[in-house]
Amino acid sequence: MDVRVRYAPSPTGLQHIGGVRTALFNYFFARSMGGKFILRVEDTDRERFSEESLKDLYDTLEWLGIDWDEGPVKGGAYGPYIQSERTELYTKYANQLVEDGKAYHCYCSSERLDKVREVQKKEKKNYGYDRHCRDLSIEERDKNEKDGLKSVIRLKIPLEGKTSFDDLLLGTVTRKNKDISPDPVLLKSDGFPTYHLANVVDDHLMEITHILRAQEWIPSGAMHILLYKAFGWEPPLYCHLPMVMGKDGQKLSKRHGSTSVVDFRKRGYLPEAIINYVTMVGWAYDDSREFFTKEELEKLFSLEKISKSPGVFDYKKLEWFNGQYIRKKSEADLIEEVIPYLKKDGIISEPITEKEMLIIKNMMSLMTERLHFISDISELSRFLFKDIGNYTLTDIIPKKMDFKGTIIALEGARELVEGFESRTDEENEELFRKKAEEVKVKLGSMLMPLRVAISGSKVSPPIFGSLRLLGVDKALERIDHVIGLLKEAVKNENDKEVESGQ
RNA sequence: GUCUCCUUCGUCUAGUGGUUAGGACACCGGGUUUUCAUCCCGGCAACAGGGGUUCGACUCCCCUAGGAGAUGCCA
Repeated sequence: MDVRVRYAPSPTGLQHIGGVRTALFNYFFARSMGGKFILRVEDTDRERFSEESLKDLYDTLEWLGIDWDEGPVKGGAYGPYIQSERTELYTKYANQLVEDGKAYHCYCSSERLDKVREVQKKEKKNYGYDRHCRDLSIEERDKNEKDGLKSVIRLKIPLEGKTSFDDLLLGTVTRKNKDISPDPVLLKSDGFPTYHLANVVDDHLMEITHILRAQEWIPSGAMHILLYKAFGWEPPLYCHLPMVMGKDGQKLSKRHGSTSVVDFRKRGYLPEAIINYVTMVGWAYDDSREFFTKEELEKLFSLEKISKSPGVFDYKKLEWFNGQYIRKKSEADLIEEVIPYLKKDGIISEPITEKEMLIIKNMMSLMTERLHFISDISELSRFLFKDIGNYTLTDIIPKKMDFKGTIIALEGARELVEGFESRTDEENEELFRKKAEEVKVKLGSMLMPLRVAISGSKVSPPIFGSLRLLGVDKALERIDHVIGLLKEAVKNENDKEVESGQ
Protein backbone atom coordinates (compact mmCIF):
# COMPACT_ATOMS: atom_id res chain seq x y z
CA MET A 1 0.00 0.00 0.00
CA ASP A 2 1.21 3.47 -0.81
CA VAL A 3 1.13 5.49 2.36
CA ARG A 4 -0.61 8.84 2.23
CA VAL A 5 -0.80 10.90 5.40
CA ARG A 6 -1.70 14.47 6.12
CA TYR A 7 -1.20 17.27 8.56
CA ALA A 8 -4.43 19.22 8.74
CA PRO A 9 -4.13 22.21 11.02
CA SER A 10 -6.71 24.87 11.58
CA PRO A 11 -5.30 28.37 11.02
CA THR A 12 -6.81 29.88 14.13
CA GLY A 13 -3.60 30.59 15.97
CA LEU A 14 0.15 30.33 15.79
CA GLN A 15 1.65 26.92 15.13
CA HIS A 16 2.48 25.43 18.48
CA ILE A 17 4.60 22.61 19.80
CA GLY A 18 1.76 20.10 19.87
CA GLY A 19 0.73 20.76 16.31
CA VAL A 20 4.26 20.66 15.02
CA ARG A 21 4.83 17.37 16.80
CA THR A 22 1.85 15.90 14.93
CA ALA A 23 3.19 17.33 11.69
CA LEU A 24 6.61 15.87 12.35
CA PHE A 25 5.30 12.40 13.12
CA ASN A 26 3.20 12.40 9.96
CA TYR A 27 6.07 13.72 7.91
CA PHE A 28 8.58 11.22 9.25
CA PHE A 29 6.15 8.35 8.87
CA ALA A 30 5.48 9.27 5.25
CA ARG A 31 9.18 9.60 4.47
CA SER A 32 10.16 6.40 6.22
CA MET A 33 7.50 4.50 4.29
CA GLY A 34 8.26 6.13 0.99
CA GLY A 35 4.79 7.64 1.02
CA LYS A 36 3.26 11.04 0.53
CA PHE A 37 2.89 13.82 3.08
CA ILE A 38 -0.03 16.11 2.43
CA LEU A 39 -0.80 19.50 3.93
CA ARG A 40 -4.42 20.45 4.20
CA VAL A 41 -5.71 23.68 5.65
CA GLU A 42 -8.84 23.21 7.72
CA ASP A 43 -10.12 26.75 7.77
CA THR A 44 -13.77 25.96 8.38
CA ASP A 45 -14.02 27.98 11.57
CA ARG A 46 -14.66 31.33 9.99
CA GLU A 47 -14.88 33.16 13.28
CA ARG A 48 -11.46 32.23 14.52
CA PHE A 49 -9.69 32.05 11.18
CA SER A 50 -6.87 34.51 10.65
CA GLU A 51 -4.68 35.29 7.68
CA GLU A 52 -1.75 35.72 10.05
CA SER A 53 -2.12 32.16 11.32
CA LEU A 54 -2.10 30.83 7.80
CA LYS A 55 1.09 32.69 7.03
CA ASP A 56 2.59 31.46 10.27
CA LEU A 57 1.76 27.91 9.24
CA TYR A 58 3.69 28.19 6.01
CA ASP A 59 6.56 30.10 7.61
CA THR A 60 6.94 27.62 10.43
CA LEU A 61 6.93 24.55 8.22
CA GLU A 62 9.42 26.19 5.91
CA TRP A 63 11.69 27.18 8.76
CA LEU A 64 11.64 23.63 10.08
CA GLY A 65 12.24 22.27 6.61
CA ILE A 66 9.08 20.18 6.51
CA ASP A 67 8.05 20.19 2.89
CA TRP A 68 4.80 18.71 1.73
CA ASP A 69 4.25 16.65 -1.40
CA GLU A 70 0.74 17.91 -1.98
CA GLY A 71 -1.06 20.88 -0.55
CA PRO A 72 -1.61 24.58 -0.83
CA VAL A 73 0.91 26.53 -2.91
CA LYS A 74 2.32 23.30 -4.25
CA GLY A 75 -0.90 21.78 -5.61
CA GLY A 76 -1.52 18.12 -6.35
CA ALA A 77 -4.01 15.76 -7.92
CA TYR A 78 -6.50 15.89 -5.05
CA GLY A 79 -6.89 19.63 -4.61
CA PRO A 80 -7.91 22.12 -3.65
CA TYR A 81 -6.21 21.60 -0.31
CA ILE A 82 -7.88 24.47 1.46
CA GLN A 83 -11.22 23.48 2.87
CA SER A 84 -12.89 26.84 2.40
CA GLU A 85 -12.46 26.21 -1.32
CA ARG A 86 -14.23 22.89 -1.12
CA THR A 87 -17.52 23.89 0.49
CA GLU A 88 -19.80 22.66 -2.32
CA LEU A 89 -18.35 19.24 -1.79
CA TYR A 90 -19.30 19.13 1.88
CA THR A 91 -22.78 20.47 1.19
CA LYS A 92 -23.29 17.82 -1.43
CA TYR A 93 -22.21 15.00 0.84
CA ALA A 94 -24.19 16.28 3.79
CA ASN A 95 -27.33 16.50 1.67
CA GLN A 96 -26.72 13.03 0.41
CA LEU A 97 -26.75 11.73 3.97
CA VAL A 98 -30.01 13.55 4.64
CA GLU A 99 -31.54 11.97 1.56
CA ASP A 100 -30.35 8.57 2.66
CA GLY A 101 -31.94 9.09 6.07
CA LYS A 102 -28.54 9.04 7.81
CA ALA A 103 -28.65 12.67 8.82
CA TYR A 104 -31.25 15.32 9.45
CA HIS A 105 -31.87 19.05 9.60
CA CYS A 106 -31.94 20.57 13.06
CA TYR A 107 -33.57 23.94 13.65
CA CYS A 108 -32.69 24.40 17.29
CA SER A 109 -31.34 27.81 18.21
CA SER A 110 -28.08 28.06 20.07
CA GLU A 111 -30.04 29.60 22.94
CA ARG A 112 -32.12 26.47 23.26
CA LEU A 113 -29.02 24.34 23.08
CA ASP A 114 -27.37 26.33 25.84
CA LYS A 115 -30.40 25.94 28.01
CA VAL A 116 -30.54 22.20 27.47
CA ARG A 117 -26.90 21.88 28.46
CA GLU A 118 -27.36 24.03 31.52
CA VAL A 119 -30.20 21.89 32.79
CA GLN A 120 -28.27 18.71 32.13
CA LYS A 121 -25.35 20.01 34.08
CA LYS A 122 -27.49 21.04 36.99
CA GLU A 123 -29.25 17.72 37.13
CA LYS A 124 -25.93 15.92 36.65
CA LYS A 125 -27.29 14.08 33.68
CA ASN A 126 -25.23 13.11 30.68
CA TYR A 127 -24.46 16.09 28.57
CA GLY A 128 -25.35 16.37 24.91
CA TYR A 129 -27.96 17.32 22.38
CA ASP A 130 -31.40 16.02 23.25
CA ARG A 131 -32.17 15.02 19.64
CA HIS A 132 -35.10 17.36 19.57
CA CYS A 133 -35.20 17.56 15.76
CA ARG A 134 -34.22 14.01 14.97
CA ASP A 135 -37.75 12.84 14.36
CA LEU A 136 -39.51 15.93 13.17
CA SER A 137 -42.55 15.24 10.98
CA ILE A 138 -42.56 16.44 7.41
CA GLU A 139 -45.12 19.08 8.37
CA GLU A 140 -42.99 20.45 11.19
CA ARG A 141 -39.99 20.50 8.94
CA ASP A 142 -41.84 22.34 6.19
CA LYS A 143 -43.14 24.84 8.70
CA ASN A 144 -39.66 25.57 10.01
CA GLU A 145 -38.39 26.03 6.47
CA LYS A 146 -41.29 28.32 5.61
CA ASP A 147 -40.59 30.36 8.75
CA GLY A 148 -37.08 30.81 7.44
CA LEU A 149 -35.44 29.13 10.40
CA LYS A 150 -31.76 28.43 9.93
CA SER A 151 -30.74 24.83 10.21
CA VAL A 152 -27.74 22.63 10.66
CA ILE A 153 -27.34 19.06 9.51
CA ARG A 154 -26.75 16.46 12.19
CA LEU A 155 -25.61 12.88 11.88
CA LYS A 156 -27.95 10.21 13.22
CA ILE A 157 -25.96 8.20 15.71
CA PRO A 158 -27.55 4.76 16.17
CA LEU A 159 -29.29 4.48 19.55
CA GLU A 160 -28.22 0.90 20.08
CA GLY A 161 -25.13 -1.20 19.50
CA LYS A 162 -21.47 -0.26 19.66
CA THR A 163 -18.76 0.92 17.36
CA SER A 164 -15.04 0.28 17.44
CA PHE A 165 -11.93 1.05 15.49
CA ASP A 166 -8.47 -0.43 15.52
CA ASP A 167 -5.71 1.87 16.59
CA LEU A 168 -2.19 0.95 15.53
CA LEU A 169 -0.90 2.00 18.91
CA LEU A 170 -3.76 1.41 21.32
CA GLY A 171 -5.44 -1.64 19.84
CA THR A 172 -9.18 -1.85 19.53
CA VAL A 173 -11.12 1.05 20.99
CA THR A 174 -14.81 0.40 21.46
CA ARG A 175 -17.63 2.72 22.41
CA LYS A 176 -21.28 2.09 22.92
CA ASN A 177 -23.26 4.09 20.42
CA LYS A 178 -25.35 5.57 23.18
CA ASP A 179 -22.16 7.06 24.65
CA ILE A 180 -21.16 8.75 21.44
CA SER A 181 -21.90 12.44 21.24
CA PRO A 182 -25.59 12.51 20.34
CA ASP A 183 -26.00 13.51 16.73
CA PRO A 184 -23.05 15.80 16.08
CA VAL A 185 -23.38 18.69 13.68
CA LEU A 186 -21.94 18.02 10.24
CA LEU A 187 -22.89 21.18 8.42
CA LYS A 188 -23.13 24.48 10.27
CA SER A 189 -25.79 27.07 9.66
CA ASP A 190 -23.26 29.28 7.87
CA GLY A 191 -22.90 26.54 5.30
CA PHE A 192 -19.43 25.51 6.42
CA PRO A 193 -18.76 21.95 7.50
CA THR A 194 -17.60 21.01 10.98
CA TYR A 195 -14.30 19.28 11.48
CA HIS A 196 -15.98 15.88 11.52
CA LEU A 197 -17.57 16.14 8.10
CA ALA A 198 -14.79 17.97 6.30
CA ASN A 199 -12.19 15.70 7.76
CA VAL A 200 -13.89 12.47 6.79
CA VAL A 201 -14.88 13.64 3.34
CA ASP A 202 -11.42 14.96 2.56
CA ASP A 203 -9.52 12.05 3.99
CA HIS A 204 -11.62 9.77 1.84
CA LEU A 205 -11.40 11.86 -1.31
CA MET A 206 -7.68 12.44 -0.86
CA GLU A 207 -7.17 8.71 -0.31
CA ILE A 208 -5.47 9.16 3.03
CA THR A 209 -4.30 5.78 4.32
CA HIS A 210 -3.23 6.57 7.88
CA ILE A 211 -4.49 9.12 10.31
CA LEU A 212 -1.89 10.16 12.85
CA ARG A 213 -3.46 12.67 15.19
CA ALA A 214 -3.42 13.57 18.86
CA GLN A 215 -5.14 11.40 21.41
CA GLU A 216 -7.62 14.13 22.17
CA TRP A 217 -9.43 12.77 19.11
CA ILE A 218 -9.96 9.29 20.50
CA PRO A 219 -13.45 10.09 21.79
CA SER A 220 -14.47 11.15 18.27
CA GLY A 221 -12.99 8.08 16.66
CA ALA A 222 -16.07 5.90 16.84
CA MET A 223 -18.21 8.71 15.53
CA HIS A 224 -15.94 9.13 12.54
CA ILE A 225 -16.22 5.42 11.84
CA LEU A 226 -19.98 5.78 11.85
CA LEU A 227 -19.65 8.60 9.35
CA TYR A 228 -17.52 6.48 7.04
CA LYS A 229 -20.12 3.75 7.34
CA ALA A 230 -22.95 6.15 6.55
CA PHE A 231 -21.16 7.06 3.35
CA GLY A 232 -20.33 3.45 2.63
CA TRP A 233 -16.60 4.21 2.69
CA GLU A 234 -13.68 2.25 4.04
CA PRO A 235 -12.10 4.11 6.97
CA PRO A 236 -8.34 4.68 7.03
CA LEU A 237 -6.00 3.25 9.66
CA TYR A 238 -5.73 5.20 12.89
CA CYS A 239 -2.85 5.96 15.18
CA HIS A 240 -3.59 8.31 18.03
CA LEU A 241 -0.49 10.11 19.25
CA PRO A 242 0.20 10.76 22.93
CA MET A 243 -0.38 14.35 23.90
CA VAL A 244 2.18 16.92 24.91
CA MET A 245 1.61 18.26 28.41
CA GLY A 246 2.86 21.11 30.54
CA LYS A 247 4.69 20.65 33.82
CA ASP A 248 1.42 20.39 35.74
CA GLY A 249 0.25 17.50 33.59
CA GLN A 250 -2.36 19.51 31.76
CA LYS A 251 -2.47 19.92 28.01
CA LEU A 252 0.41 22.21 27.02
CA SER A 253 -0.75 25.78 26.60
CA LYS A 254 0.39 29.37 26.79
CA ARG A 255 0.25 29.50 30.53
CA HIS A 256 3.11 27.00 30.67
CA GLY A 257 5.34 29.39 28.73
CA SER A 258 6.05 29.85 25.06
CA THR A 259 4.37 27.25 22.95
CA SER A 260 4.36 28.81 19.52
CA VAL A 261 7.24 27.81 17.33
CA VAL A 262 7.73 31.36 16.18
CA ASP A 263 8.46 32.36 19.78
CA PHE A 264 11.18 29.76 20.03
CA ARG A 265 12.50 30.93 16.72
CA LYS A 266 12.70 34.54 17.87
CA ARG A 267 14.39 33.51 21.07
CA GLY A 268 17.18 31.92 19.09
CA TYR A 269 16.37 28.25 19.06
CA LEU A 270 17.66 26.25 16.12
CA PRO A 271 15.21 24.22 14.04
CA GLU A 272 17.45 21.18 14.43
CA ALA A 273 17.01 21.32 18.19
CA ILE A 274 13.25 21.76 18.03
CA ILE A 275 12.83 18.92 15.56
CA ASN A 276 15.04 16.60 17.53
CA TYR A 277 13.62 17.34 20.95
CA VAL A 278 9.97 17.51 19.97
CA THR A 279 10.25 14.15 18.26
CA MET A 280 11.72 12.67 21.44
CA VAL A 281 8.57 13.50 23.37
CA GLY A 282 6.62 10.34 22.73
CA TRP A 283 9.14 8.55 20.60
CA ALA A 284 12.45 6.86 21.37
CA TYR A 285 14.76 4.92 19.13
CA ASP A 286 16.52 2.82 21.74
CA ASP A 287 18.01 3.02 25.21
CA SER A 288 20.92 5.26 24.39
CA ARG A 289 20.61 7.31 21.26
CA GLU A 290 18.83 10.62 21.35
CA PHE A 291 20.55 12.78 18.76
CA PHE A 292 18.98 12.60 15.34
CA THR A 293 19.07 14.83 12.32
CA LYS A 294 15.91 15.35 10.36
CA GLU A 295 17.35 13.23 7.57
CA GLU A 296 18.01 10.36 9.97
CA LEU A 297 14.51 10.51 11.35
CA GLU A 298 13.13 10.37 7.83
CA LYS A 299 14.66 6.91 7.65
CA LEU A 300 14.48 5.62 11.21
CA PHE A 301 11.07 6.75 12.37
CA SER A 302 8.59 4.02 13.10
CA LEU A 303 5.13 3.82 14.61
CA GLU A 304 5.99 0.91 16.91
CA LYS A 305 8.31 3.08 18.97
CA ILE A 306 5.73 5.68 19.81
CA SER A 307 4.77 5.62 23.47
CA LYS A 308 1.19 5.44 24.65
CA SER A 309 1.34 7.82 27.55
CA PRO A 310 1.39 11.60 27.37
CA GLY A 311 4.72 13.38 27.77
CA VAL A 312 5.62 16.51 29.64
CA PHE A 313 7.38 19.13 27.59
CA ASP A 314 10.68 19.96 29.29
CA TYR A 315 11.92 23.43 28.40
CA LYS A 316 15.23 22.74 30.12
CA LYS A 317 15.98 19.77 27.96
CA LEU A 318 15.11 21.66 24.81
CA GLU A 319 17.52 24.34 25.97
CA TRP A 320 20.20 21.74 26.41
CA PHE A 321 19.55 20.33 22.96
CA ASN A 322 19.80 23.81 21.57
CA GLY A 323 23.20 24.38 23.16
CA GLN A 324 24.38 21.09 21.78
CA TYR A 325 23.30 22.00 18.27
CA ILE A 326 24.86 25.45 18.53
CA ARG A 327 28.16 23.82 19.38
CA LYS A 328 27.81 21.42 16.49
CA LYS A 329 27.50 24.22 13.99
CA SER A 330 30.45 25.30 11.92
CA GLU A 331 31.82 28.73 12.71
CA ALA A 332 30.72 30.02 9.32
CA ASP A 333 27.15 28.82 9.85
CA LEU A 334 27.04 30.24 13.33
CA ILE A 335 28.16 33.63 12.06
CA GLU A 336 25.23 33.58 9.67
CA GLU A 337 22.86 32.80 12.54
CA VAL A 338 24.26 35.43 14.82
CA ILE A 339 24.33 38.47 12.54
CA PRO A 340 20.55 39.04 12.36
CA TYR A 341 20.38 39.14 16.16
CA LEU A 342 23.25 41.59 16.42
CA LYS A 343 21.53 43.82 13.91
CA LYS A 344 18.15 43.56 15.56
CA ASP A 345 19.62 44.53 18.92
CA GLY A 346 21.50 47.43 17.41
CA ILE A 347 24.90 46.01 18.32
CA ILE A 348 26.20 46.27 14.79
CA SER A 349 25.19 48.48 11.91
CA GLU A 350 23.07 47.77 8.87
CA PRO A 351 24.67 47.13 6.52
CA ILE A 352 27.40 45.54 8.52
CA THR A 353 30.81 47.19 8.27
CA GLU A 354 34.01 45.41 7.41
CA LYS A 355 35.45 46.15 10.81
CA GLU A 356 32.42 44.67 12.55
CA MET A 357 32.58 41.59 10.38
CA LEU A 358 36.20 41.14 11.32
CA ILE A 359 35.41 41.29 15.02
CA ILE A 360 32.58 38.82 14.59
CA LYS A 361 34.80 36.37 12.76
CA ASN A 362 37.43 36.60 15.44
CA MET A 363 35.09 36.45 18.39
CA MET A 364 33.04 33.39 17.51
CA SER A 365 35.42 30.85 18.98
CA LEU A 366 35.06 32.60 22.35
CA MET A 367 31.28 32.83 22.12
CA THR A 368 30.11 29.43 20.92
CA GLU A 369 30.29 27.51 24.14
CA ARG A 370 28.67 30.36 26.04
CA LEU A 371 25.54 30.42 23.88
CA HIS A 372 22.37 28.67 25.01
CA PHE A 373 20.33 30.60 22.50
CA ILE A 374 21.50 32.44 19.45
CA SER A 375 19.98 35.56 20.94
CA ASP A 376 22.49 35.41 23.82
CA ILE A 377 25.10 36.77 21.44
CA SER A 378 24.07 40.38 21.89
CA GLU A 379 24.60 40.62 25.64
CA LEU A 380 27.73 38.54 25.42
CA SER A 381 29.47 40.59 22.78
CA ARG A 382 28.06 44.06 23.34
CA PHE A 383 31.26 45.33 25.00
CA LEU A 384 33.24 44.64 21.83
CA PHE A 385 31.09 47.00 19.77
CA LYS A 386 29.56 49.49 22.16
CA ASP A 387 30.83 51.71 24.95
CA ILE A 388 30.09 50.53 28.44
CA GLY A 389 27.36 52.59 30.01
CA ASN A 390 27.57 52.33 33.76
CA TYR A 391 30.15 50.57 35.82
CA THR A 392 29.01 49.09 39.08
CA LEU A 393 31.75 49.89 41.56
CA THR A 394 30.98 46.91 43.74
CA ASP A 395 31.54 44.64 40.75
CA ILE A 396 35.02 46.02 40.31
CA ILE A 397 36.23 45.42 43.85
CA PRO A 398 37.13 41.76 44.36
CA LYS A 399 36.19 39.99 47.55
CA LYS A 400 38.30 40.85 50.57
CA MET A 401 39.78 43.89 48.84
CA ASP A 402 39.33 47.62 49.19
CA PHE A 403 39.45 50.55 46.81
CA LYS A 404 43.14 51.22 47.25
CA GLY A 405 44.18 47.64 46.78
CA THR A 406 42.05 47.41 43.69
CA ILE A 407 43.63 50.50 42.23
CA ILE A 408 47.08 49.04 42.76
CA ALA A 409 46.07 45.76 41.17
CA LEU A 410 44.47 47.48 38.24
CA GLU A 411 47.43 49.77 37.69
CA GLY A 412 49.64 46.73 37.72
CA ALA A 413 47.46 45.07 35.14
CA ARG A 414 47.46 48.23 33.07
CA GLU A 415 51.24 48.11 32.68
CA LEU A 416 50.98 44.67 31.21
CA VAL A 417 48.16 45.53 28.87
CA GLU A 418 50.55 47.86 27.12
CA GLY A 419 52.50 45.68 24.76
CA PHE A 420 50.04 42.89 25.37
CA GLU A 421 49.41 42.17 21.71
CA SER A 422 53.01 41.40 20.88
CA ARG A 423 53.14 38.52 23.35
CA THR A 424 51.58 35.08 23.35
CA ASP A 425 48.84 34.18 25.83
CA GLU A 426 51.31 31.96 27.67
CA GLU A 427 53.81 34.77 28.01
CA ASN A 428 51.12 37.14 29.15
CA GLU A 429 49.82 34.73 31.72
CA GLU A 430 53.30 34.30 33.11
CA LEU A 431 53.73 38.06 33.38
CA PHE A 432 50.36 38.54 35.03
CA ARG A 433 51.19 35.89 37.58
CA LYS A 434 54.44 37.56 38.45
CA LYS A 435 52.80 40.94 38.67
CA ALA A 436 50.09 39.60 40.95
CA GLU A 437 52.70 38.21 43.27
CA GLU A 438 54.51 41.51 43.20
CA VAL A 439 51.46 43.49 44.32
CA LYS A 440 50.50 40.71 46.70
CA VAL A 441 47.11 39.75 45.33
CA LYS A 442 45.78 36.55 43.87
CA LEU A 443 45.83 36.33 40.11
CA GLY A 444 42.07 36.23 40.09
CA SER A 445 41.85 39.36 42.18
CA MET A 446 43.94 41.22 39.66
CA LEU A 447 42.11 39.90 36.65
CA MET A 448 38.59 40.50 37.94
CA PRO A 449 38.84 44.30 38.05
CA LEU A 450 40.47 44.14 34.65
CA ARG A 451 37.62 41.98 33.36
CA VAL A 452 34.99 44.35 34.65
CA ALA A 453 36.89 47.35 33.30
CA ILE A 454 37.05 46.06 29.77
CA SER A 455 33.78 44.12 29.55
CA GLY A 456 31.58 45.94 32.04
CA SER A 457 30.65 42.67 33.69
CA LYS A 458 31.96 40.08 36.10
CA VAL A 459 30.95 37.48 33.57
CA SER A 460 32.69 37.65 30.23
CA PRO A 461 34.56 35.63 27.66
CA PRO A 462 38.19 34.83 28.58
CA ILE A 463 40.04 38.01 29.35
CA PHE A 464 43.07 37.65 27.08
CA GLY A 465 40.93 36.85 24.10
CA SER A 466 38.65 39.74 24.91
CA LEU A 467 41.60 42.11 25.15
CA ARG A 468 42.83 41.12 21.74
CA LEU A 469 39.38 41.57 20.24
CA LEU A 470 38.89 44.95 21.83
CA GLY A 471 42.36 46.26 21.04
CA VAL A 472 44.90 47.69 23.44
CA ASP A 473 43.99 51.35 22.91
CA LYS A 474 40.35 50.85 23.73
CA ALA A 475 41.25 48.63 26.65
CA LEU A 476 43.61 51.20 28.17
CA GLU A 477 40.98 53.86 27.78
CA ARG A 478 38.49 51.78 29.77
CA ILE A 479 41.02 50.82 32.40
CA ASP A 480 41.98 54.44 32.91
CA HIS A 481 38.36 55.39 33.17
CA VAL A 482 37.77 52.81 35.87
CA ILE A 483 40.92 53.78 37.75
CA GLY A 484 39.60 57.32 37.66
CA LEU A 485 36.29 56.20 39.11
CA LEU A 486 38.04 54.35 41.89
CA LYS A 487 40.26 57.29 42.78
CA GLU A 488 37.27 59.56 42.90
CA ALA A 489 35.55 57.15 45.25
CA VAL A 490 38.59 57.10 47.51
CA LYS A 491 38.70 60.88 47.54
CA ASN A 492 35.01 61.13 48.44
CA GLU A 493 35.55 58.79 51.29
CA ASN A 494 38.48 60.84 52.62
CA ASP A 495 36.40 64.00 52.38
CA LYS A 496 33.69 62.42 54.43
CA GLU A 497 36.17 61.45 57.09
CA VAL A 498 37.46 65.02 57.21
CA GLU A 499 33.96 66.43 57.48
CA SER A 500 33.09 64.19 60.38
CA GLY A 501 36.21 65.41 62.08
CA GLN A 502 38.06 62.11 62.15
C1' G B 1 -22.22 13.45 35.82
C1' U B 2 -20.86 10.01 31.66
C1' C B 3 -17.44 7.79 28.35
C1' U B 4 -12.46 6.74 26.56
C1' C B 5 -7.29 6.47 27.06
C1' C B 6 -2.97 6.31 30.12
C1' U B 7 0.47 4.78 34.70
C1' U B 8 9.13 2.75 35.21
C1' C B 9 13.63 8.00 38.78
C1' G B 10 11.26 15.28 39.49
C1' U B 11 11.03 15.07 33.62
C1' C B 12 11.79 12.28 28.68
C1' U B 13 12.53 7.25 28.20
C1' A B 14 15.01 1.73 27.55
C1' G B 15 13.01 -2.71 29.10
C1' U B 16 8.35 -7.56 25.97
C1' G B 17 8.89 -13.76 32.53
C1' G B 18 14.87 -14.66 35.43
C1' U B 19 18.77 -7.36 34.76
C1' U B 20 22.98 -4.82 40.68
C1' A B 21 15.99 -2.07 36.45
C1' G B 22 20.04 1.07 31.70
C1' G B 23 20.55 6.11 29.42
C1' A B 24 19.51 11.49 28.97
C1' C B 25 17.82 16.31 31.16
C1' A B 26 17.33 18.61 35.86
C1' C B 27 19.45 18.70 40.69
C1' C B 28 23.74 17.93 44.18
C1' G B 29 29.14 17.15 44.82
C1' G B 30 34.15 17.08 42.71
C1' G B 31 37.87 18.15 38.78
C1' U B 32 39.84 21.36 34.64
C1' U B 33 39.88 26.98 34.60
C1' U B 34 41.54 34.20 35.12
C1' U B 35 35.02 34.92 35.70
C1' C B 36 31.04 32.56 33.22
C1' A B 37 30.29 28.72 30.09
C1' U B 38 32.05 24.29 27.96
C1' C B 39 34.16 19.67 29.10
C1' C B 40 35.27 15.37 32.43
C1' C B 41 34.21 12.37 36.88
C1' G B 42 30.85 10.97 40.75
C1' G B 43 26.09 11.03 43.45
C1' C B 44 20.75 11.28 44.25
C1' A B 45 16.47 9.08 42.33
C1' A B 46 11.53 4.84 39.67
C1' C B 47 8.45 -0.23 38.31
C1' A B 48 0.95 3.72 41.74
C1' G B 49 -1.56 0.02 45.26
C1' G B 50 -3.91 -4.78 45.91
C1' G B 51 -5.04 -9.48 44.21
C1' G B 52 -4.13 -13.51 40.98
C1' U B 53 -1.27 -16.77 36.85
C1' U B 54 3.76 -18.80 37.37
C1' C B 55 9.27 -22.22 40.07
C1' G B 56 9.83 -16.93 39.08
C1' A B 57 6.77 -11.06 37.61
C1' C B 58 8.24 -4.04 35.80
C1' U B 59 6.81 -7.43 32.05
C1' C B 60 0.49 -11.62 31.43
C1' C B 61 -4.86 -11.19 33.71
C1' C B 62 -8.39 -8.76 37.17
C1' C B 63 -9.69 -4.92 40.64
C1' U B 64 -8.75 -0.18 43.01
C1' A B 65 -6.57 4.50 42.95
C1' G B 66 -4.56 8.54 40.39
C1' G B 67 -3.92 11.47 35.95
C1' A B 68 -5.51 13.16 31.28
C1' G B 69 -8.85 13.88 27.28
C1' A B 70 -13.72 14.24 25.34
C1' U B 71 -18.60 15.41 26.19
C1' G B 72 -19.51 22.78 21.11
C1' C B 73 -22.94 25.30 14.88
C1' C B 74 -13.73 24.91 17.96
C1' A B 75 -10.59 22.00 15.84
